[in-house]
Amino acid sequence: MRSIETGEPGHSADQVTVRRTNLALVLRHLRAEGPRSRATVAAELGLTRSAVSQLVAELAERGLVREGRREHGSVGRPGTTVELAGHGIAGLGAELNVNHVNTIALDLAGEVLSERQVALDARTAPAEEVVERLVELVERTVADLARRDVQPVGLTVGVAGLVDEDGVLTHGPNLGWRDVPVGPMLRERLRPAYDVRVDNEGNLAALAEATPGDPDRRDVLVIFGEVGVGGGIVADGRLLRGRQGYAGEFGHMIVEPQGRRCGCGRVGCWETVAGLRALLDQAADPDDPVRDPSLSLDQRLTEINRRADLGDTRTLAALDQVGRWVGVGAAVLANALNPAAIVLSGYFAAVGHHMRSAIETALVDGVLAPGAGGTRVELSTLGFTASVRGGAQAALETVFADPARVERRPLARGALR
Amino acid sequence: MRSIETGEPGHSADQVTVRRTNLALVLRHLRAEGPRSRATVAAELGLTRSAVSQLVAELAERGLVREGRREHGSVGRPGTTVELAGHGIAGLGAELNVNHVNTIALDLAGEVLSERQVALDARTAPAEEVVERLVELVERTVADLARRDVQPVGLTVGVAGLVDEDGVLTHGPNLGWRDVPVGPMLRERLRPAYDVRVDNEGNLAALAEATPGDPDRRDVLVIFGEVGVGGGIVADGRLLRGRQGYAGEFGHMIVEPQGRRCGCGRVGCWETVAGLRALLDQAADPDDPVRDPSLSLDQRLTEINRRADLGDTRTLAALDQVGRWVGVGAAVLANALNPAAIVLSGYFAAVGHHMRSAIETALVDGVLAPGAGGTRVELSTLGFTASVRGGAQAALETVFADPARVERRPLARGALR
DNA sequence: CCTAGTTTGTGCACCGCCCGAGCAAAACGG
DNA sequence: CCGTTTTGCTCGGGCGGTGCACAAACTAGG
Repeated sequence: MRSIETGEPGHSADQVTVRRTNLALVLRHLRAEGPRSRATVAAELGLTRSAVSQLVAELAERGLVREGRREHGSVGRPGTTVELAGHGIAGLGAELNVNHVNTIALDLAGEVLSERQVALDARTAPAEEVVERLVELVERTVADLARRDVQPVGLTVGVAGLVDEDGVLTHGPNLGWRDVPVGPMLRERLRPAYDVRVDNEGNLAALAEATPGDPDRRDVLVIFGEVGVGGGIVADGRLLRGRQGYAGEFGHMIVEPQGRRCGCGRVGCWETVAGLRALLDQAADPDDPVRDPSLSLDQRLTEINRRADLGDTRTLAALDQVGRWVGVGAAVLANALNPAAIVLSGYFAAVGHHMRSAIETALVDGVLAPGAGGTRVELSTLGFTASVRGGAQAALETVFADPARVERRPLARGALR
Repeated sequence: MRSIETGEPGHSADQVTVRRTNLALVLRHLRAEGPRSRATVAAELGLTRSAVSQLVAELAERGLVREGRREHGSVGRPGTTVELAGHGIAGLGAELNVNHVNTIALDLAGEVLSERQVALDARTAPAEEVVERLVELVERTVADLARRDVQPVGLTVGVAGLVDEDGVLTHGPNLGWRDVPVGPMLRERLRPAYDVRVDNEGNLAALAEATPGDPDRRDVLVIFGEVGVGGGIVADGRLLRGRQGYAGEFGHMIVEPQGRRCGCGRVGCWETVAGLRALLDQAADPDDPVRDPSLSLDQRLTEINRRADLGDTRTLAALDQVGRWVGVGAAVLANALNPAAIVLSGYFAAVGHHMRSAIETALVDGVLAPGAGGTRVELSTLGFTASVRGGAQAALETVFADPARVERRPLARGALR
C-alpha cells in the first residue's frame, strides 16, 4: 500500500548502484537500530553474511563505521558489533536570520562538534556584509573541524524567506531582502570542496524533527512560531518543497476572513491570531515588561510561563485563545495532510504546555477523521537550533544516501581487526 | 536540490534489482518519450546499446513492447522503433459511489479496453449487496478482457470515504458506511490472481491528473467538488496518503469560523461555501428546476452554464462568489504545498470557466509567494471518470515500477525481428 | 579438561548483469 | 560500386551478491 509513484525519472542501474544501495542500507540500518554484529545485520536485511562483511569493510575504509565490543550470545562464537563512527566527517548547518547568523557541525551520529553564533542586524546591514559574516563563521567552523582532522561533507544554510531551487532568496520580508543570490554568493566566496545548499529555515526545522528511520516520524508537520509563523512538511520521509520551493508558508493561510490585517497586507492570516504578537496583545497591556522588545525573548516567555503557573487569569485566557487558533490552523493542515505528528517549535515550544489542551481540542474538533486521524501534537525539544540541526542533517543525509561520497583511505592500523 | 530523504527503509539490491530497475527505466522512458530506436534509448538513458537490446528483448517476451516501423535518419542504417504494446495486460479501476458502481480497464498506453456502470443506491442497500454488485461488474470486466486474451494486473477501487491501509472503509459519511472492510470482502469474493487495493476516490483522481513523466505534473493538487468537496495531493510524483491514509480531506477545512453549519456537524467547512449546494442556494430559488434532484447533475449544470452564458446576473454573481471561496481555500493549500497546478474536477470542471477569474484573483491574493508561487488553476478534462482512470493507472503503475511482474511467455512467432 | 554443538566471520567458486570492443547488416553519398 | 555512418547483436571482462565450506571462538555437559 505504500507510495504509488508516477514514474520517477530515475537513473540507470549497474553494479556500482548495487554497491551504493547496499552500503547505504547497512549504514542506515546501523543508524536506525544501533550497534550490532555483521551476522545480525545480514539476517535483518536479507543479505548474506559474506556480503555484509565486505560492505562493512568498505564502510570502515571510508571511516564511517568501526568495530565496537564483543557481543556474547547464549551459545556460539561471540560477534563483534559494528557501529557508526564518522568522526572523520561532519555535516554543516547554518542559519541566516534577522538578528543573528549561526552555524553547527554534527558528526554522523548527530553529536555536536562545533557551534558558533554572531549577532547582527540583517535589516540595516547590506546583504553582502551579512553573507560575509556568515562566510567568516563557516570558515571558523571548518577550521574547528580541521584541527580534529574532520572533513565537511556539505553545508546547508537556512534563511527566513522563500528560496528557489538555485539557492536564491527571492522573497524575504522579515529580512527585508529580495532576490539575493545567497547560494551563489556563498559558493563564490567559500569555493568549497563540499556542496552548498540554501533552503527555507522552516523546511530545515521540519527535517530536524523528522527523525530518520522512525516510522512514526515519516509524516511530520512542523509549525514554527515567532513573530511570524512558518513551517515545513515531511511526508513519507521526504521534505516537500513544492514546485518552486515555496511549500510550508503556513503563517499566511487565511483563517479568519473578517479578522485583522497582517503585516503582509492581507487580512486574517494565521499569524495574526497565532503569532507571538497575538499572544502578547491579549496577555499584556502595552507598557507591560513582557512586551518590552529590549528584553530577550527567552526572558519574556519565562515571565509568561511564570504568570500562567501562578494562575493569572488574563495570561491563561490569552494562551487558551491563541492555542485555540493554533489548533484551528493545525486542523486545516491535518485535514489536508494527515500527519503522524504536528511538532510545535519556536515560541510554541516554550509556552506550548499551557496551550496544549486548547490546541488539541480545536484539532480534534476541526479534523474530519475520527480522533484527528491519529495526529499527535508534540512540542519540539530542539528549541531555536532546529533549523541549523536540520541543515547539518541534510548534509549528512547525502552520506547516508551514498556512503561512497566519502573518500576511501587506507585503514589506520588496527582500526578494524 | 531535489528530494532530501530521511532514510527510506528500502531493501537490499542485487543483480535482479539492477535488471528490474533498468527494465522499468526503459519501459517508462518509452511511455514518456514515445516510440524510438534502441540506439536512441541507449543514448538518452546512458546505457549501452547492447544492454538496451537485451532489455527490450525481455520486455517483448513479457508482452510489454513491440517493434514499430523503420526510422530513417539522415545517414546510416535505419533503426527499428520500439513502442509500448501491452495489449496483453490491463489495469482495472473501479469506483463505489453513492448512486453507482463502475469499472474501467486500461491497457499500458492508457487506452480504454472496457467500461461498465451500474446504478444503485448505496445508502439504502446493505453494504454486502453493493459490494456484490461491484464484484459482478468486475467479473464481467475481467470476462471482457479474457475474450481478448488480456490479463488483469491489478484492481484499485475508489470509494467516497476514508480508507485505512488494509482497505477498510472506516468512515464514509456520504455512503452512510462505517468500518466496512471493502478490500477484504472483494478479495474474499473475487479470489483474484491480481492485487486488489482500495483507496479514497479523491486520491485516485489526483493520480489520474498527475500525468506520469511530465515534470510540470509532479506536484499536483486535485480538488473534487460535488455536494461534498474532497481531493488528493501528488507531491514530487508521489501520492500523499498521510499517516493513516486520511490526507486530502479538503472539504472540511474550516475557512469561515463564523459561517454556516456543515453536514459533518462543524461550522464553516469549505464545502459549505464551495460545494454544489452553496452555488445552487445562491443561484436559484428553492423551486427552481436547477435544484430539482430528480434531474441529472449534467442537465442542471448545463442549465447553469446556459444562464451564465446569457449573462444572468444572479447566476454570474453566485459563480463569482463561490469561485472566490474556492480560491480562498485553494490559496490556503497553495501556501502549504506550492503545487505546480491545482486541478478542479467534478462539478468545478463543468462550470469552472465561469468561476476561473474569481478563483485566480482570490488565489493570487491569498498566497504569500509572488504570482501564487507559480501555481496554475486548471480544469479537469477527465470529468467524472477521473477516479476510475486513476485506479486503473495505479494498477498499471505496478507494472511500470516492476515489469517483471508480468509473466514471461514464449514470443509469438515473428512478433519481434 | 575435553568434546559436541552453535554461531560468527571470511574465502572461494558461480552466476547474472552491464560495459566495451568488435562485427555484420543496412542504409546514403559520391 | 565502394567508403561512411549508424544500428543491433555477440562475446569476453569485471563487479557484486549468493551459496557453501571452513576456521575461529565460545557455551554446555560429561
